Amino acid sequence: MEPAFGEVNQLGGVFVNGRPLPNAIRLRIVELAQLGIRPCDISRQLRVSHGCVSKILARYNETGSILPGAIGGSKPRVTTPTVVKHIRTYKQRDPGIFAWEIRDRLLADGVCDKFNLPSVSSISRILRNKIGNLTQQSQYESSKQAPHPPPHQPTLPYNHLYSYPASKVPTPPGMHSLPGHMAMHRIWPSSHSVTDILGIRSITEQQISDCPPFSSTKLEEWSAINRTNFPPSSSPLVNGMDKPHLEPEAKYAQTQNGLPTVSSYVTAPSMPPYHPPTPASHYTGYSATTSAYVTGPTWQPASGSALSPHSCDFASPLAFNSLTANRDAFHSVAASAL
DNA sequence: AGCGTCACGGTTGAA
DNA sequence: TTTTCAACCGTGACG
Repeated sequence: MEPAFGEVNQLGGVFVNGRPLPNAIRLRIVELAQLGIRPCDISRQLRVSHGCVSKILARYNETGSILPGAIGGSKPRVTTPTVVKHIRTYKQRDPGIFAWEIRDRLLADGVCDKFNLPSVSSISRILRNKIGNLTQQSQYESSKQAPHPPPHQPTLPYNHLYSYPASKVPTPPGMHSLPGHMAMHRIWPSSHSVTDILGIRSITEQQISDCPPFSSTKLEEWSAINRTNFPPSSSPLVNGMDKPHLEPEAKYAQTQNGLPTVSSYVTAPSMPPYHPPTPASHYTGYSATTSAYVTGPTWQPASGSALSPHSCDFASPLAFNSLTANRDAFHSVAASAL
């Protein structure tokens, strides 16, 4: 059920329950934090709950990403047909084998790594549900089974997009290793750092040259993070606002170097002052622009108008329509790459 | 006053 | 096509 309109929080900011804040707001939170503005002030200025500010900043510190997590979908499956086949083989060779022994063998044989190793309970379930009547079937199947996999079995690993090429994913300094499904599209180093995206590197580096938590070496990536693996298109498209009525939120204005800016969240003089909540109009603001999130023009960042050189035109549409097409393209590219 | 954390009600998308 | 489930979301409250 799509919300008819956004809701208004205690600070007067508009939000859509269950949906991430617009990436522009998220970016703005990090941006302001980098400028040394306290989270509580960021919260008040952007009218975002301090819990949310805290969460976004914490995530940024931890992962280097401002993007929301993958919403919806299912966890990557670990019980791929290949794994099941190996489990079946182990069970055939040793009918008395324990699930934990199978688990160890999957790891030892390189069928799985530590990231996609099924749990003992999963293995037990496979044994029970899929291989339970193995003894009755085995003779029949062994005589019937073709040397090639059945047609319905994919030749690629079932969940190839969720494979965990952890060893191939470079981890940037200060970054924790990420599961492959989170990190596989990261390219380090990237020019998509927050400061690059913001276009404020020179400013921030001058002002907060020694600010480890928000070091400009923290790298940002704008590729897909939803489980659908949105395409890492050449444009720094962001996801999380994939519903049509929210799409404009993800449509970052493009600077000449192709990087988005959000500076008008604070400095745009055209920002209307906050008015008492009128959900319909505010949601219109939420979905079309982010102006409803912004306090009136009276607020200025502590550092002055350091961000003002950057234009911000949220209404200017980025080619977000390419998302769907790119998604398909990406799937084929990803499939062919693996 | 500021911040971290968590329950809550909500959305989302793969299975 | 519909349902289920488990992920995520931001808010608001608490300590």
